[in-house]
Amino acid sequence: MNQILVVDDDQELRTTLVEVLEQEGLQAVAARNADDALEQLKQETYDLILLDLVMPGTDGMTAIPLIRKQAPRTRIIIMTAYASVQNAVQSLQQGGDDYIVKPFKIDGLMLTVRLNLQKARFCEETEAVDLDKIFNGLANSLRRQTLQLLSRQGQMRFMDLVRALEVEDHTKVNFHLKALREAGFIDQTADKSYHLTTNGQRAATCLSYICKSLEA
Amino acid sequence: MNQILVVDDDQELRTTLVEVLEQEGLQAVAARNADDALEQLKQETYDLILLDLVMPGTDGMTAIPLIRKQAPRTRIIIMTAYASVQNAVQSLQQGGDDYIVKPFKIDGLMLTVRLNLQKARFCEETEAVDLDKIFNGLANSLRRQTLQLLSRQGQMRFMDLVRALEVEDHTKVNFHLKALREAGFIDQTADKSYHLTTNGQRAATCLSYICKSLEA
DNA sequence: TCGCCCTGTGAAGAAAACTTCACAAGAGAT
DNA sequence: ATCTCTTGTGAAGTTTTCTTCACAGGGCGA
Repeated sequence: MNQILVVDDDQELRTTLVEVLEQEGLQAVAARNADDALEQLKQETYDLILLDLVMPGTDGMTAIPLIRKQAPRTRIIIMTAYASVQNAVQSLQQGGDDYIVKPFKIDGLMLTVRLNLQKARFCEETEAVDLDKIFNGLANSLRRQTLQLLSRQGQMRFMDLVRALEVEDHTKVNFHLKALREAGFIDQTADKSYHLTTNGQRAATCLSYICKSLEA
Repeated sequence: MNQILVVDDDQELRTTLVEVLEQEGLQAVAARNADDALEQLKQETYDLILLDLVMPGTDGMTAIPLIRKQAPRTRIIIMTAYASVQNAVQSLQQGGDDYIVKPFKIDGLMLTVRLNLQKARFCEETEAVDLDKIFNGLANSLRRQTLQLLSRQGQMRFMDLVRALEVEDHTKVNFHLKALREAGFIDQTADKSYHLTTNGQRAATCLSYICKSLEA
């Protein structure tokens, strides 16, 4: 069951959000400011946080790194008012995962929430993979790009991959694809298209997580 | 300089969008349908595409995978006239990066555009520089153990470290400590004790996060 | 059929990473 | 002063990883 924490100083919006989320079958809890939220994070782990940027006391922007430290795996969605490009950009740099512009429609909110929960899900599905394999897979820039491309595209044929990576010598790509296949990160379909395996998806997610944490 | 491609069958909106984007200091080019867009993608690489979902001829939804194939790194923002979740979800699944609901305000558009350009830029930078360092630091088992030890202990002297790692040859440890220091992960105090730097702490956090997600 | 692109293999060489060894300056104890 | 432990350096050698090259079968359009 997905636990969601709503952080907003507006009593009415807070209540509405919790109701809406619960109607959608999600468990939601509210906090009225950042400090309360941090307190609640100590008691309970959440899958996702809806965080207002503008609040009295500790504001959302300041809270992001603190939340990240306390709950590195929780996805943070920033709720920001129109017309503040800087704020939104900055909040993502601070470690936010996504944003939604206020005022928003329920549909738009749920879309964002569901997408982010989906992205977070990888944390739970697991089977032991040894670290050497993971890091060997991720140690090389070309392999990282490959994982990201495949993660994004779903599947790609060999030559498309070569061109996307902008590598002149296709055998070089072949070498790394072999390495990735041996690491169990990628596989081929009947028509020879490459795609990520479950472990590959996991590695790709690790990668994007690390990217994000460097952003902070 | 950021290159943007606007794809919309509405002549007026197309022109307006290009003007607005150029006023904001971005380079924008327009295409009046998906096939033209694909043609232009062959000539030039774009950082971002604003794509209308409903168009005569090849529609936006169909175009997404084709664009992705041609320009895998370009960010695709869907403009959808129907605020329907289905369309948006489906377009994201097809490989879109973000969406915006028509009619939209200039502010909202620019927010979305800027955020997506930011994300794209960030991906490139990180891929180029930081990640090689990070993974070089984490690629080796001895170095990982060192990071974990220092993370737990705060600081340790050289020989204590050697013994904790159960390595016979102290120069071997020395080699890896040097690598970690060059990666900017560790540093020494005046009394020669080793400790993590900020980046080192970050790397250690990444590491423990990954471990955790693999165990679960 | 011919030529061309796709997909791939294997070997050889180059580069990077890692280990081992030989040695040494300083600090402290005896 | 001598001994030992700590904390290194640098060179040489080994192993692993990466790149490059030469080649080859299959498919497909002209």
